Amino acid sequence: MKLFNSLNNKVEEFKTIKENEVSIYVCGPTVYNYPHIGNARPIIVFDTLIKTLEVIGYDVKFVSNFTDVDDKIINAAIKENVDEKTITEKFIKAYNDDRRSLNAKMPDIAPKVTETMDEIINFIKLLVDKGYGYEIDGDVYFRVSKIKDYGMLSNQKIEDLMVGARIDENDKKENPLDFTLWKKTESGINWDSPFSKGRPGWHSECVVMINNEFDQHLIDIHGGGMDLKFPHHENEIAQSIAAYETPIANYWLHNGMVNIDGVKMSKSIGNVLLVKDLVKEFGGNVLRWMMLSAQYRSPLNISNEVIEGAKTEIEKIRNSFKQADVKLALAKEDEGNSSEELEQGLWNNFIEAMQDDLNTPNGFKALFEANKALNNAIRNKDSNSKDIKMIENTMDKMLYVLGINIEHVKLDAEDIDNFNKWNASKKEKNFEAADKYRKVLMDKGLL
RNA sequence: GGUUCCAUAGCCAAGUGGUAAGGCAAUAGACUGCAACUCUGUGAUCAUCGGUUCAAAUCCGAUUGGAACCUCCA
Repeated sequence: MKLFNSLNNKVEEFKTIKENEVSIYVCGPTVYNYPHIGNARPIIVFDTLIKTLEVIGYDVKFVSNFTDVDDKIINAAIKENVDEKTITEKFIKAYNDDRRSLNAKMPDIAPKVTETMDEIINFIKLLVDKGYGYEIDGDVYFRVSKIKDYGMLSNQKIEDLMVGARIDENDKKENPLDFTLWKKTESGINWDSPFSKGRPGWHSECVVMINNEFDQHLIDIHGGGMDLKFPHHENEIAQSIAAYETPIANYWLHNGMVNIDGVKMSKSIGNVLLVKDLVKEFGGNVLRWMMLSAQYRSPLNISNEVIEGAKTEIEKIRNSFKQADVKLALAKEDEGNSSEELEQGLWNNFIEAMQDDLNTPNGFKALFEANKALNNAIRNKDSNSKDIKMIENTMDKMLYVLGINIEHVKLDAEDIDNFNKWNASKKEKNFEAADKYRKVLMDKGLL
């Protein structure tokens, strides 16, 4: 397996810390709104990565958090005159629903900030004790200048960052780059801490959760959107170096952003597309197919044309499956022998593409290749049902990894009877009867 | 101002030194009782300019155009 590592901007051979085991953490959402399709991309990309790793023999432990403490959540709660939990529970459920509708697996563990508060406070205390955190009037900040390699992930120099840094007049921080570890406040949900009544900054939670859930300070893969690279991931690394002298993960993976008709999705433009709406209109398969049709690191543009293309392509495979299933149901039991060579060839093309930094476009190419082989086997009089079965099974495996769910059709005795009658009527050139049977079969979705 | 990235046929998109994968759309044909499905054929010299090389879409430089991040964000 090869993966592009954002730590050094290179494609590297993937080596796990523990043999055959992969520890992976993906930054989850702040739950204050329905997930938009930008949120869907990491869900789909990392789910596909996890399934690829599993298929090639790794035992994967996958953790993804919910940020359920945040100003946006507090504001939403005030606006709707409810408590924060009402907001977060609603949108955690919405997120999980979306995850399911995108055929993505649930994480093994999905920790929440509210349930990790003791550990977060202890962690901030540790940073203060070590001299990396400092308290001013109840607020706690991280001393960025103490980290020699600050900027290692985003490849930025402290001096350059200083130029772009926004300097707040009222800032009490030693350095404008220092970020908040603990914010003193009594408005909204808050906790007691040795520093003050308040709540934690955003950047600490992921570090703490990784340490908690994996019980180790260095994991294999940390993933998230490209936009999290700076400052969020950079700050995670800074804290982990301060506390444990590790960059948290050996491989940092970032997915590209999603655009709509060439422009960034934003509330002000009013082009935010929600996952649930698109799933309702086109289905999870289409959304997923579309997202995987480009390499995960590229920006992805969504347009009607792209959606239509994805629909057609999925339909093409569904049709082939239908015909293959019908042919199998009508055929005599398991005649002939399937070509193991063909099976291996098809599968290898696919899995090699996937192992090449998740080259899903080439994965689709292999899927189309298999589909063509299937169609030929269906049409070819010399082919046998074992061949058809074998190719179908191989394609099922590919579709599992890609997370595309194409159901097989099952024929009951009546269906088989109708097919036989249809074929017989055609033979007798009784087209009126043939059309009648054909209609029945089409109405049942078998044709 | 700094950092990172991108520019391949109408559209989506692989390919990172040896004469351009795949898909969608289009078009011509085959199959079919008709239809659907399916199969076969047909298209690009890779933004522009210059350089390195026996050889470049692929490396280097410049130009043009675009994106992301540096501020909440997947």
